[in-house]
Amino acid sequence: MSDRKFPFPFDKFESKWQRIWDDEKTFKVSNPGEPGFDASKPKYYVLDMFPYPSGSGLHVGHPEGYTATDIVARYKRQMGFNVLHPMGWDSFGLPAEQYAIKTGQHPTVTTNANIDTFRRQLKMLGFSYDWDREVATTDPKYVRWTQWIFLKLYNSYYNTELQKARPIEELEAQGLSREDIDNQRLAYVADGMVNWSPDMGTVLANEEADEWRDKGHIVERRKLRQWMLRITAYAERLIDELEPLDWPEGIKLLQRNWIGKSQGAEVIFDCQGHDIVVYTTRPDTLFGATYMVLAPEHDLVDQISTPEQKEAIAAYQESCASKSDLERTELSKDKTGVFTGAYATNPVNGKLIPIWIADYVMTGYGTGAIMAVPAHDSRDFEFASKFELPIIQVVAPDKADTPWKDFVGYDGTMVNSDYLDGLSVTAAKAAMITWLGENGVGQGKTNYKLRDWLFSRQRYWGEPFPIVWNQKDGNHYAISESELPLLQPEMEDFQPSGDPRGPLVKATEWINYSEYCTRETNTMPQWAGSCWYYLRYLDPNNEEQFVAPEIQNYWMDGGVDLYVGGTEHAVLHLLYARFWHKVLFDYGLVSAPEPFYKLVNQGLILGADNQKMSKSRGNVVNPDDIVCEYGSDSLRLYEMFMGPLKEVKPWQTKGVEGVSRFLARVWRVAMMENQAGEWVINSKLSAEEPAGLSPVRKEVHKTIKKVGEDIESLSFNTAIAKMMECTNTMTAADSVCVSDYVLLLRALNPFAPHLAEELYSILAAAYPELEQVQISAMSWPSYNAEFLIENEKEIVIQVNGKLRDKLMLPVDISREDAEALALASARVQEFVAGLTIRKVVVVPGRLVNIVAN
RNA sequence: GCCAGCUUGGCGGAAUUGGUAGACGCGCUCGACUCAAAAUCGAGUUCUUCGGAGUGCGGGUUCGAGUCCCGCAGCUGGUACCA
Repeated sequence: MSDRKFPFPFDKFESKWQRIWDDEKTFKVSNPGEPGFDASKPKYYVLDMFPYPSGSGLHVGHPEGYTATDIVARYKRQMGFNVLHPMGWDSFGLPAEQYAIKTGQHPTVTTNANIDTFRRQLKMLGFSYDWDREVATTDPKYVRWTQWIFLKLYNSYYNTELQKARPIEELEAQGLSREDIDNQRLAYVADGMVNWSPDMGTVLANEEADEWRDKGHIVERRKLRQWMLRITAYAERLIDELEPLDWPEGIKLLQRNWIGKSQGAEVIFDCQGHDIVVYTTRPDTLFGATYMVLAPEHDLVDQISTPEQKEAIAAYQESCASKSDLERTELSKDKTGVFTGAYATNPVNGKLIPIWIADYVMTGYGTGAIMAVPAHDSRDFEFASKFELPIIQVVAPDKADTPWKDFVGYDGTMVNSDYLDGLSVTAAKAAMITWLGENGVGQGKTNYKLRDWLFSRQRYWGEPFPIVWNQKDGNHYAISESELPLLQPEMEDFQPSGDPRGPLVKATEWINYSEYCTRETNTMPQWAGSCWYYLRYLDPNNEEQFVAPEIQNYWMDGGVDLYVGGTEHAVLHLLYARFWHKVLFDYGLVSAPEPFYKLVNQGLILGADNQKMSKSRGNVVNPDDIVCEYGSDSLRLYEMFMGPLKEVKPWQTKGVEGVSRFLARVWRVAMMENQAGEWVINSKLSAEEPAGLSPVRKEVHKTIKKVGEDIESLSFNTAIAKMMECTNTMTAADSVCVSDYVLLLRALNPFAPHLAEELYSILAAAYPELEQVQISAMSWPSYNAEFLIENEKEIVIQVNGKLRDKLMLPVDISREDAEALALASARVQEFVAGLTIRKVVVVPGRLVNIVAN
C-alpha cells in the first residue's frame, strides 16, 4: 500500500480488522451440542450461491449478492439470532480440465490456486462468513457424500401410491426381475441423444452446447448410453410445493413452464388394425380433427405408409434426420410434411382422416402423434392452409367479433360436435374424456415437458460414479459405501481420447475393479456438488454422516431462510437441488420438504457502457482495483447504493467516489487532523448529553428506524441514503453527542463494518463509559419512538389538485380547522377568487384540496 | 411467435393505502479556504416564453394518477412447433 493520503485511512485499518475477525473467529457459530451454542436464540440461515472459482478471480458481480447477504447476516446477528452464514466452492468444472489438457498441470493444482485467490478476495471484502464451515465440491471428504447421495438415488424407486422414494429392496422383496428393477431406479442407464463434441472428446449439457459451438468447436447429436436421474417422478411435487415458497413470481413461473404440466387426453385412432395413440390437450375439439400427423421417427410410419408414398416418406425422414436441431428451428417458419397414403378412423364419428408425417411433431413429447384440428390450433392451421387440408369449425368464440378460424382460446361454445354442441370448452373437455373412457378409446392424461436429467459426463474433472459393470452378466452394481470416496485415478495425460466413454478409459489399471468387473468411466456433472452443499455447511467435518440429524433439524427447520443468487440458476440448479432435497426428505434425512424458503435474485451489474461485462468489450471492472483505490467498505457500500438489489444496473466508478466521500464524512464527524497531519478525535464530539431533543438525536433515531426496516426489505440503497442524510446533519451541527454518533455507527456496521469497528474502537478507548467490546458484538440499536413524534406537520394546500400553498399545522388538528385555515390562506384566496367552492377534501396529516369552478 | 420484467432530470435512482414527483448520490455552476491547485465546506441545479408544463405514447377512472384500468410502442431476459 502506498503512502498516498486517502480521505480516510481505510488502508491502515481494513486489513487489520480482517485479521482480527479471522484470528478471533468472530463470526464462528456453534452447532447444537457444541460449546458456546445458545439454544435460546432463534436461528437464521442466510446463504449465497457459492461461486465457481474461475482463474480470473472475483468480478464485481460476486460482491453484489455477497454484500447483501452479509448485511443481513450482520444485522440478524445484532438482532440476536444464531446466524449461519457460510461460503464454499463449486470447484468441479470444465475450465480446470481444459487447462490441464493444455498444460499438463493437474486440475487439483489449478483448482486449489483459484480457491485460494477467491478466498483471499472474499476475506478482503470483510464478509462475516464462518470460515470453519468452508466446503469445496472437489474435496474428497465432500465427494464421498455426493457419491453417497447418488447411491441413495441408485438404490431407490418412486412409489407412485405413496408418492415418495422407497428403497429398491422393496422391489426385490416383490420378486421383480433385475431388468424390471433397473427400470425403476431413480438413477438408471438409458440410451439417449446427447451433445457430443468430437474435438473436445466430451458430451456437453444442452445449455453449454451453443457456447462452445460459438467458440468454434464441433458439437453434434449422438446416441450414447447415459446415466439418467428420474426427476420426472417428482414433476407433480416440484410444481405443487413451489406454490408456498417466498420466491420471485417470475422464477416460479420459469420453473412451472420448464416442468410444463398439461392436462388432456390420449385418444386411440384405428388405422388398418393398428392402434395409433395421440395426445391432445383439447379432446373437446375431436370432431374438428381433419387429419393426423406422426413424427417422422414414429414406429408405425413404415407399417402404414402405402407403396406409392414409400419413396417420398423415406426421403423426408432422411432429410429430417440429417438436419441439426439448429437447422430445424431455423426452418421452423415454414411447415413441411408428406402424406403417408394411409387413413385413420376418428373414434367419435367414424370419419376417415389422412395420416401425414411432419417434423413439427416430435417423438419426445406425448405419443409422437397428434390429431390435427386446424380450426383451433395455430400450427395445424398453418399446415392445413399450406397443404389444402379441410378446416372444420367446432368452437364458436364467445366474443362476437372474433373470427372462428385459428381461434385457440377457451372462451367459446361447441358447435358441429354432436353430443358436445352447446357446451362450453371446459365442460366439453370433461364430457369428451368421460365419453372416451366409456367407449374404451381413450382416457384423461397429464403430460410434462420435463425430461429425466442426463446425469453423466465424459470428463476427468468430476465425481466418478460409484458403479462397476459385471462383464459376465452385463449388469451394473454399486460399490460399497466403505469404498467411498471413489476418486479419479492419477493421470498425466488428460488429452481426450475420442472415446465416448470419456478420458477415464485411459486409466487401464483403475478401470479394472475385479476379475469380472470394470468401473464406470463416466463422471457426474457439476450440478451434483451444488445440489446439496447447503446441507454440508451444517456439519462439514462429519465423517459418519452427510449431516447429523440433530444439527440438520436445528438449522434446516423451515429451510434456508434467505438464498441470494443470480437468475442464471432460475431453473437448473434450483430445480435439481429441490429434486435431491425431496429424495432426502422422503427418507426423513432432511426435515423440510423444500430447501430454500426465500429466494432473491440480484440483478446483473452491467459495464459503464450499459453492456454485459466481458473481456472482449473491455468493460470489466476488477474489484481488487476498487478496493485499492477506495477501500472495501466503499466497494460494499457502492454495490448496495447503485440501486435496488433485484434490478439490472450499470457500473459507474464515479459513484464509488460518492459513497467513499460519504464514509469520509462519517469519519470526519469523529476525527480531525491535527497540525502534524495525524487523525485525532474531533473536538465537536461531546460526551455531554444535549439539553432537550437535539436535531441530531432526532435524526439518528429516525435513521435507525428506517435502516432497520430497509434491511428487512432488502432496500439497501434507501437505507444508505438515510444514513447519508443523518451524517449530513451531523456534519452541519456544531456539536455531536458521542452516544448519538455511536448509534449511527451501530446502524452503519452491517454496511461498512471496517470503518464502524475502527471508529468505535477509537472512541471506546477515549470514552470509558462506552461498552468495551467490538461493535460486531453489539446489538442492533433500538430507536426511541417518542423522539419521532412530530407536533406539527407541513400540510399541502391544493386548489383543483394543484399545489398552491403549504402550512405548518398541528398533527391533531380537526378536519374543520384544517379546512378553515386552508381557505384563509392568501394564496388560496387568490386562486379561488371569482369561483364557487364545490368541495373540500381533507386528508389528515397530508393535504387539503379545494375543488372550485 | 409466446411468457415475464422494465420505461421517472444530463446520469444512477427516491417516492406507505392513489395524496408536495425528482429523496440520496454522480455530474455541472457559483462561492468560501488557498499564492495556486487538489481536498474540504457552503449555495444552486426537471423544463419553461415565468402563464404554466412535466414520470415512454394515446385514452379512461378520480377532488387528486409515476402509482389503478384499457390500448400502443420501445428495451431487457427467458423460451422455442410440447399438440
